[in-house]
Amino acid sequence: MLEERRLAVLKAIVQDYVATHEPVGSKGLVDRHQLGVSPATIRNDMAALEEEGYITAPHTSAGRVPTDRGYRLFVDQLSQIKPLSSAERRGIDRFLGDAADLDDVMSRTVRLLAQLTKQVAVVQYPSLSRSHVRRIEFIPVTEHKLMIILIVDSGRVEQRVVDCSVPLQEDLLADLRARLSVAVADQPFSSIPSRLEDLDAGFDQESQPLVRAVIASILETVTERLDERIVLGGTSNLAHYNEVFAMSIQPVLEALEEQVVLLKLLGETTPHQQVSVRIGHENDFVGLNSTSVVTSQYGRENSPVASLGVVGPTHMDYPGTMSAVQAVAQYVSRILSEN
Amino acid sequence: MLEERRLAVLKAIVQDYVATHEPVGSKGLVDRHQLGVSPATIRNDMAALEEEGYITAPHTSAGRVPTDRGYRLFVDQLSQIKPLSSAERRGIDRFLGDAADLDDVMSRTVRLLAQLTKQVAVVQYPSLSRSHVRRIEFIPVTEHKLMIILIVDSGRVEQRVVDCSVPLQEDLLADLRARLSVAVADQPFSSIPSRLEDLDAGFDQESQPLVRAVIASILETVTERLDERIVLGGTSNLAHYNEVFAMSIQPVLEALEEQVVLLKLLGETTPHQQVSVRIGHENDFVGLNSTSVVTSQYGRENSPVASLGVVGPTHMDYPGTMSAVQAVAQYVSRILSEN
DNA sequence: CTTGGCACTCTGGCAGGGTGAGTGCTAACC
DNA sequence: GGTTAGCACTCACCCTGCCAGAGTGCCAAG
Repeated sequence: MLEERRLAVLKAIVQDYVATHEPVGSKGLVDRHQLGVSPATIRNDMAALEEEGYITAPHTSAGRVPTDRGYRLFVDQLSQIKPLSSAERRGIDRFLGDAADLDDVMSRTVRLLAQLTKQVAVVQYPSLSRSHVRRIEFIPVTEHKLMIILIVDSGRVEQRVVDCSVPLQEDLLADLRARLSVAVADQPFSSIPSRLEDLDAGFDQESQPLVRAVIASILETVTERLDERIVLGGTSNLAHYNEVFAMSIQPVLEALEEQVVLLKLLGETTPHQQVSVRIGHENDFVGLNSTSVVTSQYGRENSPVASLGVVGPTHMDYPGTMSAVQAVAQYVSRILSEN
Repeated sequence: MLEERRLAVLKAIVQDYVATHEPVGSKGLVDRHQLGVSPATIRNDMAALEEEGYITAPHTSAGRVPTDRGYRLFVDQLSQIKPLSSAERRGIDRFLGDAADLDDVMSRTVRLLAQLTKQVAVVQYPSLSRSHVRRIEFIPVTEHKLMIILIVDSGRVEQRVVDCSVPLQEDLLADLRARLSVAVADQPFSSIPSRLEDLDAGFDQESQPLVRAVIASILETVTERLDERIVLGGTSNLAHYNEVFAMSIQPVLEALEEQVVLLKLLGETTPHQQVSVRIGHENDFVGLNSTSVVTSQYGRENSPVASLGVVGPTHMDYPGTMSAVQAVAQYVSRILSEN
């Protein structure tokens, strides 16, 4: 009974603070919520909650504000993802439905997510490391230059030009391509290095330079240049907070410019959860200490290919944001699997 | 004499204001510059300059601030592009020198430009509409799906999957490819529609569906989906101004998110000038009314392929910014022409 | 045309007092 | 024991008045 009401108070505080962005006091709480007790009682509960570190007071005579820990408890136990309205679902459907190719899907997704959540949206392209090679093709560009094209199941197409020291020979290339195809087709990227290991042994001495150059180039593409593409959207939503709230957006913008940081952000999504939330200081990166990151993986069931999510202030509408992220992830998954 | 000193005063005002970001008064001016006259004289000149609309006073008892018109005069007549130091040139060289492919060049360029100018950098990928097709290739994906690959002279590779209603026939495709190659190789994108016009006439009746589907897809790629890619960098530099200056960055961020606006921005670069500057209200887009845009085209002499530039506050260091933009454009041109 | 002098204006910072929201504590109540 | 009312207390905030400083415009003399 006691414990239960305290949680209700915390929940009410989070909700009110998210709605108003102002410290919430005991009187206002009993006015706006049916708590059935007097402000004085609430004050006792609030003191206890503060003691336990769930809320804090900016100064002596102000109301209380949830701490990161308070938000964490709220997200874990006090809220549930609120389902989208059917109108919203239809809207998503219409928005993402007639995307032409992968680029189109990605750019639409990021805009949609930003618009839905009024926050900064981050969408990662299907990760090569979690994709499978579908085909491999060669296109001779000049006498010494060969373009290697990898077609990936997620719809991505990677191309690379390799500069061979020896002239290209058409029949040799055809042979090489055939053997490469057998070796890598429908295999995950991560297994490619081991599969290419002994491939050059099957070719005669004079073919070696060309074969080796091609294999080296593929290996490089597969290992070093696994450039994970990321698209951003809705950064102008940041400015909104800047004005109202006393939070500097510079470190956030800096963080968002760093591919590495973004990748880490998206990469830490815990796979067994539907939607992952990292709140304030739970983010390793200092610049994001006053923001929360809500992410979800997309792709096939049990084998996600990448992540997407949003970055917003810690005082965000968690249920709404989480449901939006989850829904968009599901839609993207479905669209990609249809191709 | 009179006119001459007035211009010197304007120049000094612009320089001081750019350096300090504070309204500049008559006393400070004579202190910091060798003008050889007394503050009172300067005041007369300032009154005249204000009358003519080159400077303005934020309030009765503050110094003067240059207007857009003042900056315009400064840029056009009172300043010259200051050459980069050899150290800077070497730095650029090292930074851009070992870029692997086009994506790499573009992302390095945008970072470099942002770092050099401490402003927001905008770099446009080589525009397809101003590029030439180098090769065209087909890759059958499934029985009905064909991937069309256009290799462009600027290094871009465009791919597109076309879904044909009829099964693909290898020999027909080879024939089609050969004829397409003849028709479009080394031709500018803009001329492609007319060159493809009558191509289908050369095929017999039963080949028509496939041929038409492929041609339609290429036409669509060439006309509608001329998606000009643009990369942004250094947006966190915006936050810097926000704090010091009373200028909201929201509209700027919004503008930067709109591909259309950015393209317009870069597209308006006047070709006969080396570097183009648009100051404050000279920008059509309202959100950018308190920013200046410095752009330059890059590509081969007399046939630019795209533009790059920076967006910053009107009170920027014009000579420095212009020289940086010019230098980077030249380097990018050189690197691209080397491939 | 230039200059020194002077009155004037306006901003920004600082101090002081009043207000209101909100708290913590204590003692009474169920 | 939990709950409540009452009360004193503490700040942040706002408004006010005040002062200093910077800068201007104008005028009369050089």
